[in-house]
Parts: sequence; structure tokens; C-alpha cells
Amino acid sequence: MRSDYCGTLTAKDIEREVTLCGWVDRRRDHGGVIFIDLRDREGIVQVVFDPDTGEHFDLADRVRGEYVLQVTGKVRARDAATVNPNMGTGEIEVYGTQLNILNEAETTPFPLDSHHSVGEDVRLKFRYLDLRRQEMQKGFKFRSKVTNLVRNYLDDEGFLDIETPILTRATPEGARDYLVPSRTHENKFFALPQSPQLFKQLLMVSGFDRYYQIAKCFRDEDLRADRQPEFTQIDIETSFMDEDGIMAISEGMIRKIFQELKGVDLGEFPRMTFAEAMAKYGSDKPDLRIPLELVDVKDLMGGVDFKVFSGPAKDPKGRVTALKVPGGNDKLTRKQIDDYTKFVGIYGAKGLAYIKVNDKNDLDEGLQSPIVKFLPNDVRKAILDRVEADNGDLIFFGADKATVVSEALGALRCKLGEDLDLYTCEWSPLWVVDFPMFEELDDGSLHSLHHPFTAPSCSPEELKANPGEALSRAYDMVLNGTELGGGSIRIHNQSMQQSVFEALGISEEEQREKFGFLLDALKYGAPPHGGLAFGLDRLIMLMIGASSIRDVIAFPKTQSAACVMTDAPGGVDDQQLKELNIRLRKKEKPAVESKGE
RNA sequence: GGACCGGUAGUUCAGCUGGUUAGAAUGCCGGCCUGUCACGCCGGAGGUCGCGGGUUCGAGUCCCGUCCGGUCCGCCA
Repeated sequence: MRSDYCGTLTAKDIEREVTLCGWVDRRRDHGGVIFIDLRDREGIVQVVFDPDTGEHFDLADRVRGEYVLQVTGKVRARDAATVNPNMGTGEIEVYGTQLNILNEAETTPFPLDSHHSVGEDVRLKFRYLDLRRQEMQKGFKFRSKVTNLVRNYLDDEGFLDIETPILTRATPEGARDYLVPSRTHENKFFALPQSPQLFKQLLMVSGFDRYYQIAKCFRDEDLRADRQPEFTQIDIETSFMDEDGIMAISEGMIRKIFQELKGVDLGEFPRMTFAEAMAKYGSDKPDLRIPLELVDVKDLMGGVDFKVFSGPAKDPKGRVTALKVPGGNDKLTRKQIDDYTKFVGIYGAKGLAYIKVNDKNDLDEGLQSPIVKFLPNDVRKAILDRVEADNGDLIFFGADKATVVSEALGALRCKLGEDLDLYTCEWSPLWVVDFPMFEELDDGSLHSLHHPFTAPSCSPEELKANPGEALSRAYDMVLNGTELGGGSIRIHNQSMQQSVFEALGISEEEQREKFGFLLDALKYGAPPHGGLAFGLDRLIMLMIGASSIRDVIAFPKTQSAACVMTDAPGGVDDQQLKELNIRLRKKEKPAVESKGE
């Protein structure tokens, strides 16, 4: 199959007169005939110039190095007898009759073929050439189609596209802000928005009851394969709609995108509570393509003579859980188990206990494990029963603080799914709901799991009485273990907002200082409202199977949040700094022992 | 802030327990061939082995530091 070598041309185009513009990808001459592989935005097409019948052969002959060309010619099959719909270059070609050299070009510093891998730094340095590659072109074409569908869908649903400021105020909670010094206000700073959150809520007060924006967001935090300091959200907010309404409309949007662009019917998204997700999958964004589940065995371990298990089992904040790998005995070698032990160590787990089930009916000799000797037979039996173990299965165990166990075993579950290719389907979306309002920090204080404007699902009184147990009206859309988007119903009345601030320990002065404008706005009849935001980049990544978010952003930053092409961030001259009333100081370095003198 | 992987020709990489002139493929330049398509054949140019220091008779190779790229943990309401 060579169809990727023929640009947009197929057998249907035969006899058509076409004009193509693009770059010389390769030039050859054979038998007095000149072949130019022209890289246009759809792919590569071979143009043939014949000295006997074609005009402009002399020009084609001049194309020795690299050029930008415009070519006119007729599409034809090399051999009319073998025309078939999947023809590639050489079978379908353009018989060139005209040629314009639009510009000269130097040889690219790296090959643009799809079968040639190139280092990340070189690609980023010459990003404009990297983007010329066909996969990149395809990815951005896809991205454009997605945003187009989003706009049409939301427009059809009555949403208004409204822009919100890029220069705004520093937000108190959340990620580190990117700051921009103000010239006109001495010693003051703008911040770039981490999201349009507060503005879109204000738009609800304004009566724009269906808002959306494809919004750039900025967060000055460390990067990952799926995280860039500036990224794009599909940001949505509505008034007078409850969770079900918002979830239906956004689910419909994602389903439509998948239907139209991938021909995939995602079906109705199931819903799962946060509690269930953590219990079964150790994650608030479970990958349901993997059939493995965590099974808690905490209640069985309180009395065993093995502190690693009994300790967490007796600790109210502890968790002891099992993860059965069906047939894992044969699939996993000792070395792999060691590697997995190292792997869970990344998440803070101190070890990874396991039992190999050779004969489930022989509790004395049938279980192979470094830890089974600590477990009395009734506990062994109870474990096997609970995880429904069969001969040949391998059972991993995690025992520690609940947060550590969930993270470690949840990650192990995904890793096993990938390593053993356990996926049961290609796409598995779901909604995760009933998030807690707050998470408890190490110092015992409470912290918003979402943000402080998220509405709880209980009354202000109940919230006050037991904030740690309160659930929020938040919802996350998850696809294949990736959080695609999330949102919530917001608080729209004063007393509830006060209760939440109180639970968070935010003083009245602090409230005024940080969110005064929002609190004022809420007084003037804020409608019940809520919304959500999708990570557009992650959605595209997932849909085209990109392994890095850089592949779906035209000009991304490196992991150190720099741009190797423009060399940003860069220094500025003294005059600029002076206008901003800014003086730079040397970065403080740890004191080095002086060498004397 | 931390863990790990990588940095050798324009590009992608090899280079073993340290040993003489650092290789391959591809690209580039010159020539030949001529319906080729990752064309083929012959020839040629091309290197501060990221940078700095150390160990050694001798360092691409070992050690320390540092910079750059990447993956992850922390962080990302």
C-alpha cells in the first residue's frame, strides 16, 4: 500500500488537469525523463517531465537542488491496464506540462520522510520543517476539524463564543501563575489565566446563559509528556442547567467528534462514583479497557503476624488491597516482578508482595510466595476466595497508607494492562462523579479538590457539620485513563459560598482581597450555573494516538519550558526593565565554602 | 526539589574489559547509468565524541561537575 505517496490523487483523478504547489522532495532522471517528487500539503506526488512531449522540460532540468515549485499537468496512470483504487506513486503520476520555480530552497537539515526518526531537539529547533512532514500535517488537519466540529456543535446548541482576558489577576489557589509586569502600574503584575473560570462565571451573571471559548490557558508548573505550560481548553459554562444537562450536552459533543472523525460510536457514557473508582481502580480516572480490579483485603489482615500488612490494616487511613493477574504465573517472570516492585516504588510503595497460585486447593504447598508463610491458612483461603483466584493466577498486594496503595496499585494495574496487552476494547469513556469537596492536607487543613466555587451536594449546615465527608457536584469525563475534561455546578448563593470559605479557613479579608469581584457579582442575582472544560490538546493526542502533547501543538515548549527555535524566554534590555521598575538580581546559590585568603 | 535514559559526521546510530589514523547507513558534492520511486554503480568531502575538570603512559570509553533533550515522581485548585 503506497497511497500515502500520492498526495490527494487517486484513480478517480485520472485525466484531471491539476495544479500543485509544494517542495521538491526528491528529483531523479531516468531515460531522459525527469521525475520530481513534489511534497504538497497532502502528501507526495510524483510529477513526470518528458522531453519529447512535455513543455517546460528545460525548466525541470534546471531543478537541481531544492525548490518551491508550481506544477501543472494531467493525472494519469502509468499503465492504463492496471488502474485500481489503491494505486500509489508510479502507478498514478502527474504528467507535467508547466513548471514555475517559485523559490529556491536549501537542503533540509533532516529528512522529512515518515520512515526516518529524528531527535526531539532537532525537530523543535527546525519546527517549521518538522511541521512540513506528512504526519504533522495530518495531525493539525485533524485538530482543525475537531475545533470546527466543536464550534458548529456548540453554536447549534445556542452557545456564544466570548473571549476573556489574557492579561488578568494572579489567582490565589491552583497552579503557579505566569506573571507579566505592568508598566503603567508601578510594581504591579498581571497574571496569564490558568483558565477563564472566574470570567465565565461572571458571564453567567451577565445573562449569557450558554458560553463557550476555545481558550488558551497558562500554568507555570513542570512539564510532562501530556502537559505544556500553555495549552488549550474547550471551556463551557451554562446557566439554569443541572449536572445531567451539562453532562449530556458535552457527552454529545465528544460522541459526535468521535462519530464524525473516527467513525466510532462511543455509546452512552457510564457513570462511576469517585469512591468506586478509587476502590476498584485506585484512580479517579480509571482506564476501563483493562479488566483488572483491586480487591480490598484489609479486613482479613488485622490479625496476621506480618506488620507490613497488619499495620495498614489496623490504621484507619491504611489500605490493604489485592490485584489478581489471571494467568500471571506464566506471563510474568521473576525479573518482571522485580521490575514491577521498582515501578511501584516510584509511587512511594515500599515493596510489592505477591502470591503465585499453583494449586488453590493446597493451601500449604500450592502457594508460592515470599509472604505466604506469615498468613494462616484461613486467611490464605479467604484471600483466594475473595479475589476468585484460579490456578495459574498471580496476586499482587499493596499495603500502606491508602493514598500510596491506591496510586501504586492503580498505576501497576495500568502498567500490567499495557505490558500484557490486556485491553478489551479500543475506547472506554466514563463519567466520574461524587467527588469529595475537600482533601485533607498533612497538616489537617482542608483543600478544595476542585476549586472553591464548586457546589457541594449537601446543605450548608451539613457541610459545616462534617466538611470532610461532603461531596461536590463535580464531574470528570475520562477516556482510556485520561481525564479529558471536568467541571461542576458552581455555588451561586452567598451563604453557601461563605460556608465553603469557612471550611477552607479563608478569612473574610482574604476573600475580599482575592475574589471580591466575584462575591460582589454573586449578590446581583447569579443564576444557578455550572460548566466544564476539556483539554483540547489531550483529546487530539488520544484521538490520533500521539505519544506527546508536542505533536499536537504547532510550536511547543521543551521540558524545561523553553523554545529552542526562538530561544524564548530571552533577556530584555535595561531600558525595558527600567520602564517596568524592575531590577534583576543574581540567583541565590547555596553558600560555598570560601577558599580563604 | 528528586529518580532514570540519552548527547559521537547534516541526520539516524555503532564504537566491547581504556590502546595507534573514531566507523556504518543515509544525506551532501562530482561522475556514470537511465520509467525510476528508500533506483543502481564509482569516487569525494564531511568529527572540538555537548562543555569543564580529574584519574591514567594513554579517555569517545572510567570518575566528578555542568549544560542540553527526553520519561517519570513531587507539583499541575
